[in-house]
Amino acid sequence: MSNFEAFFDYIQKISGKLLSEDDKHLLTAHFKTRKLRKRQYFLQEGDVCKYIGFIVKGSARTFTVDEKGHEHILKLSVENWWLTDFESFYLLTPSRFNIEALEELEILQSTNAEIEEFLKKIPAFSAMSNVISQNNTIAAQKRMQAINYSAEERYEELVSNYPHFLQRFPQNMIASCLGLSSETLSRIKKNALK
Amino acid sequence: MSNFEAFFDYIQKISGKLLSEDDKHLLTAHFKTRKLRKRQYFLQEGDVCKYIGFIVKGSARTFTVDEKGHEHILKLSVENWWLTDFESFYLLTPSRFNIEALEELEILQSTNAEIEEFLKKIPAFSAMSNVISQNNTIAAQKRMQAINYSAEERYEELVSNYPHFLQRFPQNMIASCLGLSSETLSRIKKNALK
DNA sequence: TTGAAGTGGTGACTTAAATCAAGAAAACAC
DNA sequence: GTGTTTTCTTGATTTAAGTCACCACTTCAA
Repeated sequence: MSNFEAFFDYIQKISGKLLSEDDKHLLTAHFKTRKLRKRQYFLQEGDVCKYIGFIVKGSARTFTVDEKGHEHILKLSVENWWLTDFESFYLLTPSRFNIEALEELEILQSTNAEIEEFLKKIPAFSAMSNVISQNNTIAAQKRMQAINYSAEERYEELVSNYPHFLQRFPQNMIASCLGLSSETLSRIKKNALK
Repeated sequence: MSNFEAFFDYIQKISGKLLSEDDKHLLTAHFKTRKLRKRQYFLQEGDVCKYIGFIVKGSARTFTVDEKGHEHILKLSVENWWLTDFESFYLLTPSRFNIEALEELEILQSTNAEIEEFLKKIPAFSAMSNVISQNNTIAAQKRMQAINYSAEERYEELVSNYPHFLQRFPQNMIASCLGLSSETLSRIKKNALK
């Protein structure tokens, strides 16, 4: 149950609204705990992403594989983040992404239809969804700006926004996530020490 | 009034819901028509973006100016798009962007507080907002993928998504929007002709 | 109608970052 | 504890794209 406590706290904090006991029961009834071992896939390219997961414990990476067989990480996800391919999840189209557990992963998962229900029935859930959408829109704007950033600037931004990622994830994944080769990132870190 | 007809059509089409006569009156009462001449600013860097505009006619660019004085276009906007700096508009913080009319521009504009009211009172408006949020989230995901795209790939993507932009906007703006120098874009187009 | 500003094209050169290759160091498995 | 992946670093080379310089063509304003 402590899984759900953290989840409820998250919803209330983000939305600025309280969950009633009924709300909590509804959520508890529909969100299923799921555990994935390290390296296990939450989603494989070509499948429809039927679930959205709230990360209780652990981390995951979302990545694509290009024609040359190179992997590109789009996103690293940790506790209290939502895990899904939104495009596939919303539109029910086959996903172009893979989502893989990087550590022992524990999530609370639910389906699109259930989420629709929560949005209708739970004011705090719907308010949370709106806040997340707002943040997403703002983040999307910021990312447009980042087109012209140099490798150093992209790295500095990550350091200031997600400093704990540096300890948690190997450098080659950080590099991939920033769209850099791991050699370049290694050199950037060396220069930054001066 | 025909301005509003197009606006109502847009809301109904995107949301999949109909607007009642009351809904329409509420919108008509609060959205103000505003015209900007070519080169006029809708928003200047440092100001809070108090308004959101729905473009009825014309186009605009959202851009920043870096330390070296170079302009970077983040977005080109045309008819039936929303015009605002979402970060500044939602959070009431000073904007880092400029928004300038590229052609004679006609918009329907409203404030944050009014939008909140529409979201509460007009189901079609709220449904529209949700659909736009969904699309935004999907677009944000796609943009993450684009980190590793080459100049050619970025250009090809624009050609397939927004072919009419090529006629409508000068090449140097398209280039800036793609994060390329105009020389590079010129060379890409030359190669593409083969 | 004639500058002036804006736009687009091309060549020469520079630069940032990728790629290739090889070792060192750390983490993990048995 | 020893071997085996995995991760990180460093150097040499290549490549994509930026920068600089210049010219041609159009549009537009006075």
